[in-house]
Amino acid sequence: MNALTSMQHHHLWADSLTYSELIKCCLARGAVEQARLVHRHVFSDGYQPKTFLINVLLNMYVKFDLLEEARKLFDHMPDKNVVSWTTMIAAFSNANLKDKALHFLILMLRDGVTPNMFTYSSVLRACPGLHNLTQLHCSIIKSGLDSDVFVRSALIDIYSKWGELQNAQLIFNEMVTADLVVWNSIIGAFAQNSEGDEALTLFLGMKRAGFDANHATLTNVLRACTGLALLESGRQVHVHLLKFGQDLILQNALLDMYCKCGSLEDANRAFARMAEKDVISWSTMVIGLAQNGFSREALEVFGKMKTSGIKPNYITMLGVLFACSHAGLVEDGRHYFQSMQKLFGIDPGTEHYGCMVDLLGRAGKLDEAVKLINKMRFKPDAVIWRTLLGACRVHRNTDLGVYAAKQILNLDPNNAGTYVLLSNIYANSQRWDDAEEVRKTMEQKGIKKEPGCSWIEVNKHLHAFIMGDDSHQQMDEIIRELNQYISRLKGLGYVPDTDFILQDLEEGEEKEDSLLHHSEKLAIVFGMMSLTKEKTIRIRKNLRICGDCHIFTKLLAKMENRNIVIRDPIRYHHFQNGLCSCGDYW
DNA sequence: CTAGGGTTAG
Repeated sequence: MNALTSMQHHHLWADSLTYSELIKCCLARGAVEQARLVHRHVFSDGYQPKTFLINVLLNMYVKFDLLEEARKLFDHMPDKNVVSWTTMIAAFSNANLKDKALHFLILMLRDGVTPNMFTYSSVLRACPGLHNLTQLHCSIIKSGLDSDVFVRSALIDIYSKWGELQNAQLIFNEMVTADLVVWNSIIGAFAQNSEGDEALTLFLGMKRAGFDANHATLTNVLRACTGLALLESGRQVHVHLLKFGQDLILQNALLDMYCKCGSLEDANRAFARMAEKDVISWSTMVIGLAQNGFSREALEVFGKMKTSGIKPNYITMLGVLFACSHAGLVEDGRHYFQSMQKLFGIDPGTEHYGCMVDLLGRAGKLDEAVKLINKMRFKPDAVIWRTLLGACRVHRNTDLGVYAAKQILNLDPNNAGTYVLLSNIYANSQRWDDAEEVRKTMEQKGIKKEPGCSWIEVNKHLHAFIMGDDSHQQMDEIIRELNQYISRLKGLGYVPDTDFILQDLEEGEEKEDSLLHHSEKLAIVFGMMSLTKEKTIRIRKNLRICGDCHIFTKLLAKMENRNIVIRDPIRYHHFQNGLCSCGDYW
């Protein structure tokens, strides 16, 4: 900057290149005011800046996050070229101003400027929906720019964000040569859309193609392990993490993997070792502890988070409320809910209300739960009603339950879970005819409950147990073992939950005795056969655990002196010594 | 002078 002043002193004009070098310096140093000074120099009289130089200035303001100033400068540009337009579009995309980004693309086309690969890779990120995406994709193909790796990875990414994995896959498959980022995009696409299997397969393909994983790759791989609850594979990835030191995002993904795989010891250890923790690290631990049934610890971590000066966000508070509702801490929950706006400036959203309905409902305060729903500033959605419905089932409030179920069916008429809960409610109050009616309606509408599935990882291989599918190689042996355990447990006082209509509907079974062979029971027995005694048996399942399996597992864990962890879609059950971390409250 | 990939919930 001294150079600039001295040149001015000698009545010399800097040329474009000098100016752009100066601007680079300002950017590197974060010197906003000096950058503005250069800007004024560029436009002082006698000097006609070329488009190229104004673009450099534009970019500078964008990098300094001064969109307004960039916009002003842009509006006054006499000759806008493709770079000028693209710089603005990229800025809008980054700021998540989707409308503006798209609007500028249209203005650019009207102005007769042809977009290039830079333009497309930027504007794709701002694509607000599938309809626009299809149009964009068509223009890209027409322009021939779809062969550019940047455009491709952007396409893969945005298709995946809209859940269009097939299209993402197609684009990936058409590629002759993919670079690391493109591999990361496609692996991420599957990992982020709960297709962990495919993500891991692609990861192997990437390694076979000769690419070395980087931090983004491993984050995606961890996420795939998280989704599949592959603790052993996740540990393997952990070993490779050392190369990347303290990458915060990667560390956060690691934390989450350990939490979601039900290994809080590992999660706590990793958390303690982190040099830097952000709101996501803390939230991950709060949520992880809460979901695993360690509500008190979750609230303790939340306390430490506040002390450490990290401000909780929307998601943190969901974890806090979840902890309260699953531990029956009604007063704490109320307190956090009421104070989140005042203390942290977070407006409670539908999901927070959902937690509160759950909290009150589980605690049997159904009237208060209804009052809260009526008081919401949102229209109650199906999730809220389903929460209430669940509480009605637990507390055997048939009338309110039926009311809630009707609300859900209005909003979401084909949800199998609702019919199941409704018929369970009727069954609970011995209204068999009504229960049967619900079943018939389901049949007529062709609504089927997904079959119960449980998965267990043994020697880094995933074994699946699916209701009504006995294709597992050792099935005969497993059933034999299971029956032995059942009869031994019966000798110790185990009585299978004979309320089989309830179970029957919950798991989509036909046979009365199939309750005894729910998929998690099979997976647990297989785990006991395959893993040494000191190893924890970890099961992941797609449906919530039923009452009978819960009792069975508690007793089995005690009788065989085993640690068993079952992860259902909502939370975790740690069985040890005849008890479960959920406190029989789920 | 301008562009693509990774973390908490749902």
